[in-house]
Amino acid sequence: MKVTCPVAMMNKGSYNTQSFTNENFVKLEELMYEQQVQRGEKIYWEGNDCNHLYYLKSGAVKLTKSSDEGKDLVLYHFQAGDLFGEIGDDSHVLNSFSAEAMTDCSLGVIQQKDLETILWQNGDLAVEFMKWMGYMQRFTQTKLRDLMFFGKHGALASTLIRIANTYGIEEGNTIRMTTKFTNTEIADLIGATRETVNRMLNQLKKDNIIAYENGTIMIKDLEQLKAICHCEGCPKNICRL
Amino acid sequence: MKVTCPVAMMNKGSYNTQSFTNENFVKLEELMYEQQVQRGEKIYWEGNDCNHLYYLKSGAVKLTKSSDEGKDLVLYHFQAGDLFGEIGDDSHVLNSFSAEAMTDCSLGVIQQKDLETILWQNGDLAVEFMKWMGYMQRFTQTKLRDLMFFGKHGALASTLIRIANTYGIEEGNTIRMTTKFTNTEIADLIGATRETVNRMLNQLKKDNIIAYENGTIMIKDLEQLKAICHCEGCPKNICRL
DNA sequence: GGCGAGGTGTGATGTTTATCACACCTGAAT
DNA sequence: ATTCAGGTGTGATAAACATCACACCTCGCC
Repeated sequence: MKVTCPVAMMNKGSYNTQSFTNENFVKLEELMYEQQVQRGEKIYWEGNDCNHLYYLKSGAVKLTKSSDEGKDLVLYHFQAGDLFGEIGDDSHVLNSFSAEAMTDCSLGVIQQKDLETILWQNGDLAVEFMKWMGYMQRFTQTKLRDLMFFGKHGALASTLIRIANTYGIEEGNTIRMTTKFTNTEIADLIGATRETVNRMLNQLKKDNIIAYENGTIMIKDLEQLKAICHCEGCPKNICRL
Repeated sequence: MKVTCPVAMMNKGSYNTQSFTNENFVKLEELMYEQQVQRGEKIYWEGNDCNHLYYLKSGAVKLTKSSDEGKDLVLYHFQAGDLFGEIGDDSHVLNSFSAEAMTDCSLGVIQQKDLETILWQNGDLAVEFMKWMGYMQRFTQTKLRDLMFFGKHGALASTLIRIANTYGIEEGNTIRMTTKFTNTEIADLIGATRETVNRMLNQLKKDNIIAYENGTIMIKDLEQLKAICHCEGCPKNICRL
């Protein structure tokens, strides 16, 4: 007999799913079926019907929108423990973004119909689920603010802070990222070109606001970064990639 | 004895609340208490605790974010029949935008705690509410796309289409807006300056894509506008202000 | 150890958008 | 009828950002 260790016990540590109590999360988990995707594969495409929710057990996923001329805008990064997907009504609603695996991923897939059934049965879960959706909405809104308000410099500064909140570890006065980012990846996160990002990052280096250490970014002066994007001090669970 | 005519019967025609069946909407309505606000007043402020939902019975409301140096970004317009507000978890979550009355308004206010209770009791409503939130989320995402992807020209074109879908009536080949918009109002909707909007609108006039008739905009060539913003043909309930 | 793909760094140049400055127009209030 | 606030129109200029072009630098792989 196969013993399954509930994911809920393992890695439901992400801020993204903090809305859920363990008890209720297990109920969601019972609806999931397993799916594996390889690095670079799409989990769903913009323009497809949206009727699934995904729980990321391991790996990393980005939500992107591509314009017809090859430009990419990356809206979110998801990590192990995150829940993502779009919710439609019954009228054949289409995804507005694509989800792409950045690494090999292990997913739990929930069908919207099953989700509806369990929300219908379970008031506790419904309330928690609503809070999760509110969380996602606020997240999108703050991202929009960061991208629109203080130019590309502001967008970059806020993105560096978001990276730090998502992938950073504090070491005294500096924050070290645990993941490498190429200039192009950062550019896609802020809707700018690689060259612009490169020049801005080098300027930040000169100003001793950031530093590089074997390829990973370190933030030396968080306050300066916050000043550049007029940081409002959102809680860390919102201010992430 | 006072007879109250349920709002649900009167003006629950907005796309924004189409997720709800009349039966369930009436349940929401029972939670509402009435509030009147005057033109120019704030209904809630960014930075305040968010624990209310608002149903707009009459009037018009905009959701705005203001930067420290007086710039305003307007994210949504709400009309009679729309539901709006932010949902928080229990941890003292703050509004990221402000809601301001553009005209005198009559509101139905729902406390989040009451909402939670009724969602908890009523599975049907919970499922419909979830769909409404999914709708709002997609709406925000498409707005973000429109603002980021095709420059200010694209943002203006898409905003004109959104205005048309929200306030326009078809007259043969042209669409006439039923509301006037100043250049500044449009500028705030797309995160540009009044001057830029003015120049772009005049260019569109020269190109016979739009026209003015005693102060209101008329769209003469919708297809051209769609081309400018690479319109993806989102359904009208999403593509609105 | 050399090759090639993908990443970085940087100048020159062009486009887009904001800023400043000011003229004019319109309509409601005195 | 005059005034004044708020809106429009437009030139000149500057700042922000993209584009193009190319050099160079990795690092895994044959």
